[in-house]
Amino acid sequence: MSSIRTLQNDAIVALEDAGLRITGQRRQVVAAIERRDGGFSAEDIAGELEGVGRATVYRTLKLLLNSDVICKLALPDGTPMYSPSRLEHHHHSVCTSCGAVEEFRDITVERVLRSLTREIEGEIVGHRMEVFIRCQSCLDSSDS
Amino acid sequence: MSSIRTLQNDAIVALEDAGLRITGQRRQVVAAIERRDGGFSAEDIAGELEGVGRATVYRTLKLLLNSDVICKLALPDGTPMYSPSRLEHHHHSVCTSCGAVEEFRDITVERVLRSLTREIEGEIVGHRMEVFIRCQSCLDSSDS
DNA sequence: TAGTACTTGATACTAACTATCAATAACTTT
DNA sequence: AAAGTTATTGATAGTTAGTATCAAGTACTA
Repeated sequence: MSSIRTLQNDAIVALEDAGLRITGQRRQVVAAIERRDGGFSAEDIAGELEGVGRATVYRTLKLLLNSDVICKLALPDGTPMYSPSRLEHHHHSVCTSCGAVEEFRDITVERVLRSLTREIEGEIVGHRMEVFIRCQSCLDSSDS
Repeated sequence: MSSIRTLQNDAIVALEDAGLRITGQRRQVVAAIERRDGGFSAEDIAGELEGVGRATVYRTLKLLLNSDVICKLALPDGTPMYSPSRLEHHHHSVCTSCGAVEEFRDITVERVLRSLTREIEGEIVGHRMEVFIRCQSCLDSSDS
């Protein structure tokens, strides 16, 4: 029935598809992610959800990661960051000032990979691309 | 005089340029990196150099990183990896089986960034791209 | 209702660092 | 070359981001 694409729905479908149970804790983690709807750390979620064990938060994030409901990216210094996933095949821009994450899809990236197929010996099994930015609102607020 | 480009030379020039001292420990770290000449972890180096403190290894790696003598990348799961840097502006392919790192330069990547300039609102301040592969020798050795 | 399987949370542990700070080494000045 | 100043080091402790273990709890299943 309700085919509205929300993180909740995506997550439930993904968990069910994987033969996993929809537990109260897992719902809470997903709800917490949805509530912020932007980049977040595992500790953000664990800190917010007093009633859910840290281990469960990490486990749930890993499940959501495996089913592409969320994705994991890294700041320039390597600090990990999670973000809800909306686009099928995408990359991220991350504002290094405020941490805002945006998804973008660029067919040119796929073109790069195709061109690399010729340059690289071996089989390409995956890739990661992150673009670091200063987002418009951070630029605006730092103007004199 | 000796203008041969070695990691040693690059590292010394970089440290001097930054007004830092060329100490025995720093030499040892650079030599250890040069000895493996491929991807390595900080602990690899710290473990090998019994005479150099762990903290010093990490500090030296950070200095070399800041002056682009080495670069830091991440495996698909986020595990950090260091690699000597040869090309001016480059990206990496990492074999997920054996950890071999190769640098590649692809102007198409730069083209992607230029096209993103139009799509992304905000100012692009950096990027990261890693291509994960199964290298030829790993493919060969897994053939039946 | 019993049995099996999946989940959870507390705890302990690991990896990759970073911070602190007294001791040491290296330039600099004289 | 001795004294002073500054940079560097290493031991130790702490932090962040997890993973492993395992007994207890919860949920599907027969």
